[in-house]
Amino acid sequence: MDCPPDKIIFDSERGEYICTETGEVLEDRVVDQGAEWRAYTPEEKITKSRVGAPLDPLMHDMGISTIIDWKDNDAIGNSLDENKRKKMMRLRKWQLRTNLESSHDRNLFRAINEIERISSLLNLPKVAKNEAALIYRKAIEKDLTRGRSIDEFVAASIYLACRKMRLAITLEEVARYVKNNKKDIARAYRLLLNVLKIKVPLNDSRDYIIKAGNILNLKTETVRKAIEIAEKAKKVGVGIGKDPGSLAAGAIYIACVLNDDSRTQRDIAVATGVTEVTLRSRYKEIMRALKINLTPSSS
DNA sequence: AAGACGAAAGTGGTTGA
DNA sequence: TCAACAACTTTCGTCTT
Repeated sequence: MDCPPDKIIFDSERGEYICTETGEVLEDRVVDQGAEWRAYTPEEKITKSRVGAPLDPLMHDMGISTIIDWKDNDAIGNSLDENKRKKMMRLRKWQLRTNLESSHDRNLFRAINEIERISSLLNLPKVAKNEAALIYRKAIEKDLTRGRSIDEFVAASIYLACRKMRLAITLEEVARYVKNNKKDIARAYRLLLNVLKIKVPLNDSRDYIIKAGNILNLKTETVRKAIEIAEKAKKVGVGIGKDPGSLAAGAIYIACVLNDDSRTQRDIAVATGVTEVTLRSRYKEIMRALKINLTPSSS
């Protein structure tokens, strides 16, 4: 029932939070929208309260901007005299220079639009989107983007953010929504890893099992069985250096047959992103390693 | 008729000289 | 930069249910 927080992953296909321990879907994760502080007296309320919107990494200037209006009126609506109007003109110009005319900021501005667009297409949770924006921001600070494609780094940032938070996502899924090819995105991704020194949890077949289990509408029991099989297989060395998705596919297939929760190889292959042939070779391999017999009743 | 099987050739990525 | 290599894919004919 209760899941340790580090075992919870987000399934981008369905927009649900899932526990990787049991495979169950956590439908009501309550998000507390209130203030994190409490005021016991009116004075405290004033001192603790902060003015303005919270910092938002998705805004190119973190959301702290106060924009100077183009209207030549003061706050009450009276028009300004000649001197003041000139002064405002200078201020506006200065603000534009500092905010948008810096190439970094313009770059970031475009990038964040892209991050927004792709994230919503992938159904990413807001935390992942923010993470991607932060990663991109760091990439700009390190000058990684100069002379390279923005989209490439946007895709790489999103992918990295997802990997960092253990969202089961593939590079293909991200690449689908940008014009750059996988190779270029992968290169940018590796660059990000190296330069930003971000450590990423290894791709775990368990995450793929959970994700595929949801796509296939498997019974919780079957998903648990598949995870168990995959873990055992890993312990005896099956699937080392192989695509974790393929191990997931094999484990799921075996679990399905054992639990009488039948799915075709084709369906499982599609859900895990491998082909039937790969699924077959992996599941044979697992059966050999674990000495599982799929048809104990017959023959 | 659908699904499972596996051989053979092809593809894209990694490694090591 | 290139060739060798492993993992995986595509394709397709055959077998099983």
